Amino acid sequence: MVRAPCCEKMGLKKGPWTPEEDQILINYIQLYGHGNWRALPKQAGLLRCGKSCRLRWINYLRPDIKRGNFTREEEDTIINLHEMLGNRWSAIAARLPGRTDNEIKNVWHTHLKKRLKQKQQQEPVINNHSNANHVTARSEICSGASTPDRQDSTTTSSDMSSVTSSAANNACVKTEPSSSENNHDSLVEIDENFWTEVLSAENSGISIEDSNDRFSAVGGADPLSIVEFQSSLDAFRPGSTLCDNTDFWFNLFTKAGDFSEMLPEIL
DNA sequence: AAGTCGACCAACCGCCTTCGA
DNA sequence: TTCGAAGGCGGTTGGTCGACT
Repeated sequence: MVRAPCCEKMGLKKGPWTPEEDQILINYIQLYGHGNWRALPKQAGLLRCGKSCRLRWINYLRPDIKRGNFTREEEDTIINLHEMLGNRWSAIAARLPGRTDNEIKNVWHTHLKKRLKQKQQQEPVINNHSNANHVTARSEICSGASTPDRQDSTTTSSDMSSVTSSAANNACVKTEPSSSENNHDSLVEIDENFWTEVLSAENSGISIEDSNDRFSAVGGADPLSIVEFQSSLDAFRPGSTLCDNTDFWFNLFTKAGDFSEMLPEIL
C-alpha cells in the first residue's frame, strides 16, 4: 500500500519562507504551542504542510537557535562525535546546544569532511598509529556494524538518546579542549555524574536483560542496544572511573555474550 | 560586463519509528 | 495484533552568491 504524501500538494506553498510566514508561525507557536504539526498550518492560516512548518521552526525560528559560524571547538566536537556516532546528525546536534542537525550536516559536508581529509593526507603516519588505530579497533569490536554510516538501520534515534540517558539521565558527554594537534585528548571524557549514577544503579540492583540483544538498564530508561551501549562506552578512555568497577562491566558484557573480546580494549 | 563554477545552506523528499485507536 | 497518522531523521536538491576567467 502506497502511503499518501505528508500533505496534499494542492494549494500548499513550497520553497523559501517569507518574513510574514515566519511571523505567523512564531506568533502561533508562542500562543498555542506546536502540539500537532499537521493541524498547525491550517489553524495558523499558513499555506504550508506541517512538515515544512516543523522544519522551519526547528531549524530557523526556535528562540534558542544559535546563528553564525561554528567555533573551532564546535567543529572539533562535531568531528569527534561523528567519529563516534557516524552520520547521526540529531544525536550530534543534541550535544551542541543551539545547533540543529541540518546545520551540522551542512557544515560537515561543506567544511569538516574536507578538513578531515586534508588532515589525514598531511598526517598519514600519525593517524595510522593513534586515532586511526583507535577507530579501527572500535570498528572491529562493533561486530554488528558493517558500514561506518548508519551502522545498522534498526538502530533508532531513541536508541541514541538512550546512550546518554539510560545509564544516567544527566550524563554529559563532552570533548576535552584540544591542546595538541595529535588529538589524543580530543576523545570524549564523561561527566562524573554518569558513573555516580551508574554505580548507584548497580548498588540498588540494576536490571540487565540480554533478550533481544538489548539491555534494560536503570529502571524506566529506554532499552539500549548492545552496539550502542558499546559505542558509548568505547568512547571513554581507560583511566576514567569506569575502571574502578570492572566487575560490573564484566558481568554486563559476559551476560551479553559477545563482548568479552573487547574487554581489554575498554577496561 | 558576461559567463562559469563552486561553496553554502534552506528546504524538500522519502523512509523509518512510534503511538494510539 | 494490525493499521494508519504523525513525528523525526538522514540524504539530497536547488537557489543564491561570490570568486574567477
